[in-house]
Amino acid sequence: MTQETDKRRAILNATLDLIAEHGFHGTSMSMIVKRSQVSAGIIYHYFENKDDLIVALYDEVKVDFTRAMLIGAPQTLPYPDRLKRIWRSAYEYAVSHPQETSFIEQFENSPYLHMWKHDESNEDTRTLYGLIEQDMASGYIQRMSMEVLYVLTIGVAINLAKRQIAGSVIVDETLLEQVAMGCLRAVESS
Amino acid sequence: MTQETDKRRAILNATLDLIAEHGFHGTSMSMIVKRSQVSAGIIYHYFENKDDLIVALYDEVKVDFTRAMLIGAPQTLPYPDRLKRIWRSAYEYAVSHPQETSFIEQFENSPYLHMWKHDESNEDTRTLYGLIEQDMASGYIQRMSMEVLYVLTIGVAINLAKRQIAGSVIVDETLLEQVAMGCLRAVESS
Amino acid sequence: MTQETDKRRAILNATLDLIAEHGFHGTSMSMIVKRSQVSAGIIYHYFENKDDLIVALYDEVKVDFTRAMLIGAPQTLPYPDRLKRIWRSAYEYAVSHPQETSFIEQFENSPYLHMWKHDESNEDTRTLYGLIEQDMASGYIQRMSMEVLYVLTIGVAINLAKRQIAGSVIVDETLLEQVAMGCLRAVESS
Amino acid sequence: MTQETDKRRAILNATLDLIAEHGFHGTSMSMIVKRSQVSAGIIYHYFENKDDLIVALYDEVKVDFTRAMLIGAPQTLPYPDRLKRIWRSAYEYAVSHPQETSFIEQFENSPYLHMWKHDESNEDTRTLYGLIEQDMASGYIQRMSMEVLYVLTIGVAINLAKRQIAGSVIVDETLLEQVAMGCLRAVESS
DNA sequence: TATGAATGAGAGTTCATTCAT
DNA sequence: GATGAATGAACTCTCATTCAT
Repeated sequence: MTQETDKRRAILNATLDLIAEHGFHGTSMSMIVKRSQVSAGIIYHYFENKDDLIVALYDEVKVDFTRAMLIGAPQTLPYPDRLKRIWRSAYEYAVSHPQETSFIEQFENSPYLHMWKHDESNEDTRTLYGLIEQDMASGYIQRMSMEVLYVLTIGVAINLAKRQIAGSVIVDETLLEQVAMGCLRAVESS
Repeated sequence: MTQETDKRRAILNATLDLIAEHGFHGTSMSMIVKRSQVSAGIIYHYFENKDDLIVALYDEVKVDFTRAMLIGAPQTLPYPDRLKRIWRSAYEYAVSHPQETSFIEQFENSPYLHMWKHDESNEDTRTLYGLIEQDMASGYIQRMSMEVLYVLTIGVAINLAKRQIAGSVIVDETLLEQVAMGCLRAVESS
Repeated sequence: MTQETDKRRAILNATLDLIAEHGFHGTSMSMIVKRSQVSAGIIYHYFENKDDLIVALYDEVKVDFTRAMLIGAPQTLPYPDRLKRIWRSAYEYAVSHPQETSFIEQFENSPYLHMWKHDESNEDTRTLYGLIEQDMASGYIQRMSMEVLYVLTIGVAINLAKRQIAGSVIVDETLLEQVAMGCLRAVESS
Repeated sequence: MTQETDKRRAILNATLDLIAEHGFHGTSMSMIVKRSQVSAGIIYHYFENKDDLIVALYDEVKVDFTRAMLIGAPQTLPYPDRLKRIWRSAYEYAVSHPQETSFIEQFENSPYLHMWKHDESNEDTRTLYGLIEQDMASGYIQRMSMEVLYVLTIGVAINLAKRQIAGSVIVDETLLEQVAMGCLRAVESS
């Protein structure tokens, strides 16, 4: 288990800020050094190299995001409130963590993605999958792979949040309800 | 109007290939020079600098993509075949143009996006918008902004195509039909 | 004899302007092309290369400057009015031709100077030298080489003009008279 | 206060040599790297960029030159020996430091000059000014601004030295005395 | 004469990374 | 653990010059 120190934390935070703002190709190690107030050398104590740092950051952010989708105890709710709560939590996280959202999207659309190994053992992920599978088994949701379902629901929530952050769409409660319901209808058994 | 020359074309093609493969921060001007078989200097005859080259490429690819969504004469079809055809065309384009798709996604999730000025005057865009607005006016599609509708339909198609290209999802005709129908249901008036 | 054409003139003028403003190392051929409104290729029709262009320009400016020192017919004046008039003409030229002055000074303090071959045959130069030598022979001016005398008189005039142009010295008629008289005393037989 | 290290020193020395020999526009960073035996990157640790390096070098050389004019304790001498000693020191410095002289002259006739901020706090400068002002107050030297006086005396010394270095004038003790006396007469009250 | 697209070496500068302290 | 001076390859971009038209 990677141990958490102040410096390691400062490095990761600085990297997140900078990549969200300037993108991968606009974020240099020296910028990270300046922003995180650590020495150039110490980064290589905590991370093998720049790629390793970025992948480690993604690992962390992904875990955060998955945890966020379980906020509000969807386990305790019946369908369709359960899926709706997960959807809203994903949206809320994305909107309230614009840097994490920007970083995730950049990462997943870049060649860095190939360097990343999915951590199957994450408990939150397994919980989340379990909930969905339950609702599929119960016939509420159409049978489809988890990834396709993700595209039709969470993918839409994140995409909407990105545009809200960018200011190209203004999202109020009515619109949010409208889109969430649209996503539900998209995956529900008819 | 930017005039088209062989060299300009070669530069844009090489840039597209390389960014699709190595990302922005892994694509250097010297790589573009090597791939496109032009001299280093000539790039700066056609483009102001690297950023300008990338934005010009995006401009072009966007136009292409918009045109692709009008393939199959959706104007001639009634609802819902019309929207479905557009959706399928977007998906087909994305799947059959993996480099363009990768580039678009990288661009739109990077700080480059802010350098880009939307070309309002594109005729295909206006045609496309017109068709959708018609179906909204007729009551087939729920009232919502064009961008939200895009997220719920085309955004999903592209996201699906990305995963098909990456190999993380296998898309057959049945699945395609299922997802397309899901998207339609998401935006249809109930 | 180099023949004078509009384009040749435009090139020389542009070069003078640009070097006066940006110095040698800040003046590129492409800047000269832009400023003079000629094509890149034509410069190499009139001049062998950049060095040749610069030396040709110096040649020209030097001739101009020498001619300027004969303005006001010093030949017709007795000593000391004669030397004084030459001195004032040199000063006036320098002040009213700041670009030429800047260019001359840059050229003469740069390695370009070694590429330059003094044109002995210039008639104005010979006239000027003749006048000075006459006043030396008459015992008005101390015996010294033409170059040393230049340093003590014209050199001072130009140096003063440079500072007047730069704004670090404000020169009025009184000061001008004072300095001119100083220079005369410096070279006069006591 | 800028701290002095071996590498910083080596860079400045190499730059001085090269600019004296090849001029600004003939001196590249890679030449400086080669001559100073440092790595390319380290220059940018000590100096912001090429311009900053050149201005820093000028700062240094100017201080040196000013100090040199105080050699031989002119403070202890009466007029006119005092001014004469300063004049000779300026000349001696220029002749024995041809690279510094060449660099100063190039710098002061180039656009770099505008990037330079005069350091008013230099003690030697103030000492020197004090001596001159004293002799003006005593009525030995005509009232004029320091800059005009500089042109009529030190400016001439440097100009003479430049020509001596270039070989276009041969300076012996007699000539030196003659020119120095000329400069004194130029500024003395009559 | 005249053009300006094309060249490719070389410019100034930044980069990720190392290592003596 | 921690520093930051040092490296030198690689970066983006400009340069003087050429040549087919």
